[in-house]
Amino acid sequence: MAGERYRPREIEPKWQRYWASEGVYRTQSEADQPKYYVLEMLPYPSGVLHMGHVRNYTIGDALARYKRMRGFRVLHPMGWDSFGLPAENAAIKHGQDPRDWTRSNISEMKRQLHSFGFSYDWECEISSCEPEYYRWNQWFFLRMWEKGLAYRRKAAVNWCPECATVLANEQVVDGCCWRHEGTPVQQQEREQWFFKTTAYADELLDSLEDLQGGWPDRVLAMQRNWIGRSAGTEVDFALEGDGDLIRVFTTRVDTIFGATCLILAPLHPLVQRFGFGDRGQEMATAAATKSPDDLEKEGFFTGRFAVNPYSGRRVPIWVGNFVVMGYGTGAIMAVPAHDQRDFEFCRKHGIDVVPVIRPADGPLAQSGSISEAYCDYGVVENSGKFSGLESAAAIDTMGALAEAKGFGKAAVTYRLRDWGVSRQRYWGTPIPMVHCPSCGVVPVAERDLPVLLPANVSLTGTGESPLKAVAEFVRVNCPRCAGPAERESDTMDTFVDSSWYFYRYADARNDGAPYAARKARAWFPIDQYIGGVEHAVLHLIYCRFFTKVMRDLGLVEWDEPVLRLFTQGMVIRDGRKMSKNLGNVVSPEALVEKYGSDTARMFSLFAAPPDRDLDWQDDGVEGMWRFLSRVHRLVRDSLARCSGPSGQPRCRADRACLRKLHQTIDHVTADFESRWHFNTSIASIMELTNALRARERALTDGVLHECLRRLAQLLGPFAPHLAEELWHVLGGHGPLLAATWPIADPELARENSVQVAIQINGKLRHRLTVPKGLPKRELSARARKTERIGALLAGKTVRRVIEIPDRLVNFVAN
RNA sequence: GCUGGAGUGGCGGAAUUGGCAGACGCACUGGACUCAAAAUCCAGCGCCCUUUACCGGGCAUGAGGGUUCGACUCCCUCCUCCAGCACCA
Repeated sequence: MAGERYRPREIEPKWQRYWASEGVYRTQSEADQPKYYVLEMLPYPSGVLHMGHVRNYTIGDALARYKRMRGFRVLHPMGWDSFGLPAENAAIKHGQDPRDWTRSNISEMKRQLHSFGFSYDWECEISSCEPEYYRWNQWFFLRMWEKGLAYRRKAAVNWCPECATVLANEQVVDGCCWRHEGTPVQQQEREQWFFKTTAYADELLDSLEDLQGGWPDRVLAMQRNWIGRSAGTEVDFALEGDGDLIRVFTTRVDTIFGATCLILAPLHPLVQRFGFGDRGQEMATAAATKSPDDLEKEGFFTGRFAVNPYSGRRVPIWVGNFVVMGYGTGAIMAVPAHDQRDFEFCRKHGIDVVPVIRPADGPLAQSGSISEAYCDYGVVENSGKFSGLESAAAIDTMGALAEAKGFGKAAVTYRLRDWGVSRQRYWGTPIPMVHCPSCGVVPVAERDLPVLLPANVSLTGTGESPLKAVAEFVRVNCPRCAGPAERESDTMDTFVDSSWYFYRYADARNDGAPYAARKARAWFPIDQYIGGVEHAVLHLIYCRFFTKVMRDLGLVEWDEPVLRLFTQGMVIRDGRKMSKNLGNVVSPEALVEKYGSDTARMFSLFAAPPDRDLDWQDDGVEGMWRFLSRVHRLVRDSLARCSGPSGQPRCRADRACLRKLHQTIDHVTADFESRWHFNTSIASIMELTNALRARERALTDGVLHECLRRLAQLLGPFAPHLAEELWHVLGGHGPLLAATWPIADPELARENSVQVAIQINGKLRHRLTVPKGLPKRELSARARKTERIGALLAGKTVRRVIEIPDRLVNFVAN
C-alpha cells in the first residue's frame, strides 16, 4: 500500500470478494455463544436503493458487526417484500410481467446492497412473492380459519367509476382516485376476508407495557392511540312504533337525561329502512371527501322517534354526517349541553339544549344562555333519582341499573378494527378458499398448498380481481364434495407477508413447515429490530398480532416477537424529506461511485444521532471522504517509517496516545451498549486520529502500531472496507470480524492531571491544572494561592466554598 | 383538539448523574507549499465592549419566571416547529 492513495473503488470490491470467499457472514447455528438477532425491516424491491435504506441498514450493520466482534453468534438476514401494487402498476404501464419486473428489481437492489458490503447472510434470503414463501401465508390463513380468526363479511371497498376498478387505500388521495383527480371514490359493499385483530385488542394494548423501555415512546403512544380503547356504556333506546331497539355507545351515560335526540350514521342500516338510503349514501360520500375541519354539521330528521329508557323521554331520530358507522354502534345520543359537537348540531337544527351537569362549585347553566357545551365531569342534576351524584359515580350506578333492567351494560369500544386482508388485486398471495354452491365456503386442503398464482394474467381493469377472469384458476372442484366450485379470487394484503417473515429467516429453506420450532427457539425473540417510524402502527401491530395468534396455535412460546425496536429518523435535504417527487434525492449508487460506500456509511452515521432526522449535506460527505483519506494516509505514512509492533511505551507522547486510545475504545463501546449515538463515536475516533497524527513522529514503534491496529478495529463497524484493508496492512490475521473487540484499560485511560474551573460567585475566573483526584481542601487552597484569584478575593469575605474534585471550585463571596 | 418529539454559533451537531456551553465536522478567513491551481499542511473562527497588542469584561442554549453556590440539564407558565391520530361519541 506504500505510496498509494485511498482508492475505495479498488479496496471495497476486493474485500467484498474476500468476505464472500471466507464466508464470514454465515450464521453460526450450533456455536456455544450467546445469540443476537438483529433485523432490519425488509425492503420493497422498487429496484432503487435510496438513502433511507442506506441509513437503516448502516445502523443495523454496525450493530451486527459489533456484536460479532463481541463474540455473539449473530443472525443478520435480508429479504424482499416483493408482492404489492407497484409491480402491478408497472405491468399496466409498461406491459411487463410483474414477476419479471420484481425479480429483476431484486437482483438490481441486491447488487446495490452488495456494493455497501452489508454483513447479511444471504443463505437466509427470502422473497415473499415466491411460492416457497407465500404457501405459508396460505397455511397460516387456514389455521386462522380453523380457529375462527379468519372470517368473511361485507365491507366497503373503494371504487373508482372512471377506472371501473377497486382501489387500494393508498390509491385514494383526498377522497379521490389517484389517477383521476376530482373523481370521488365511491364506497361499495363487497364480501371480504378479515382477520380478527379485535379479539386481541386488549392483549395488544396491555402488553405494550412489557415493551416499555425497549420500544420508543412515540411508537407505544401511536399504538395505544391506534387501538383506542374507550370504556363506556351501551344503551338501547326503543324505536317508537315497533319494538325495535337502537343501540348507542356513550362514555358519558351520566348526561343521558340531557339527550335531546338520537343521531344515526348516514350508513346506519336503519337509515335505509326508514327510506333514506340514497340520501345517506350521498351524505357519507360527501363527508368522506372533506376534512373534519371544514365539514359543516349537516343532518336531517327521519320523522321517527325513540324512547330514552332512563327518563322515558321521547326523542327525535336524526341522521348526521359527523357520526361514523365504523365506530361504536354507528348511532349516538346527542347531549348538546355537554358535548361540543352535539351542541353545534342541535343549535343549527333547532333541537333542545338541556343542561344536566353542573360544575362541582357552580350552578347549573340556564338552557337559553349556553354558548358552548360544558364537557367536564361535575354533579348530575335534573336526572331523577340520579340527581346529586358525581359524574363518575353516576356512570357506575347508571350502568349497573341498565344491566339489571336489561336495556344496556358497561361496554368497551376500540378504534382498532378487524384487519381487512382481501385485496382485489393480482400481485399477492391467493387466498386458499373455495366457494361451493352446495357446501358454501370451503378451505383448500393443506396438501394442495400452495395455491399458485397463475402467470400471464391480463391486468387491464374489468372491475373485478384480475384473477376472476382466469378460468383455469377459478374453476375448481370443491375440496369437500368434489362438485364444480369457484376459487376465491381475492389475494391477501401484503402486510400479511411481512407479519411473520422474520420467523422464516430462521429456517428459510424448510419445505415442510413455515419453520422448525427448534430453529425459531434458537433465535427468538428478535433482539433488535430497526426500521422507519412509518411502520409504527400497521406493520408493527400486525406482526405482534400474528405472534400472539401463533402462540395460541402452539407455534411459538412467547408473546412478543420484538424485544427492542429502534426507529431511525428520516433523511432530509434542503429542509424536506428526500424524495423523488421533490427532486432532492442523493443516489447511493453515485456516492459509492464517487467516494465509496464507507464514506456514505460514515457520513450517514456522523451527521446526526440515528433516531433523529438527518440533514443531508454534500459538503459534509466531502469532509468524511477527507477524514477516511487522512486515516489511510496516516497508516501508510506510519508504516513507511515504523519498524513493526515492537517497543514498549517510553515517552510522554506514547502515554498520551495510549490514553486517548483507551478513552476512545471506552467511548465507542459505551455508545454501542447504550445510546447508539454513533455520531459521537465517530467524533471520538476522529479525535484519536488527530492525536495520532499530531504525535506520530514522536511515538515508539510498538505504541504507534498498537494504536493503528486498534483504530482499524474501532472503524470496523462503521467503515468495514477501509478497516479491513488497514487491519491486513498492519499484519492482522484473518478477517477483522473474527478479531475480538478491544477492551478499554481504565488504568491506561486515566488522566493524571485535570483542568479545574475556578469560579467566584458562579462566574468563571480562572483555570487551574492539578493532579487528578486532588482532595477538596487542597483544591481551594491552591486556587487561593494563585495571583489572580488572590487578587480577586482580596477584601472580600468568603462565605462558602463549593469544591467538586476534578471539576471546579466556586467561592461564594461578598 | 389529543398524543409524541424537537428548539444550542453561519450550518450539522457535542455537553452520560445539575459543575468550564459550543467536542467533532462543515462553511468561512489568513498563512505555508506551488510558476499557478487543485490537493495537502498550519493557524484563527459565538455575539458585544475594551485594547496598538497582550490582558480583561459583559451577554448568550425559543420567551418569561422559579429552585440552587451553580441550570442547555430540574420545576411552573407561554411561544414556535415537526410527526402521528382525529367530528371516536
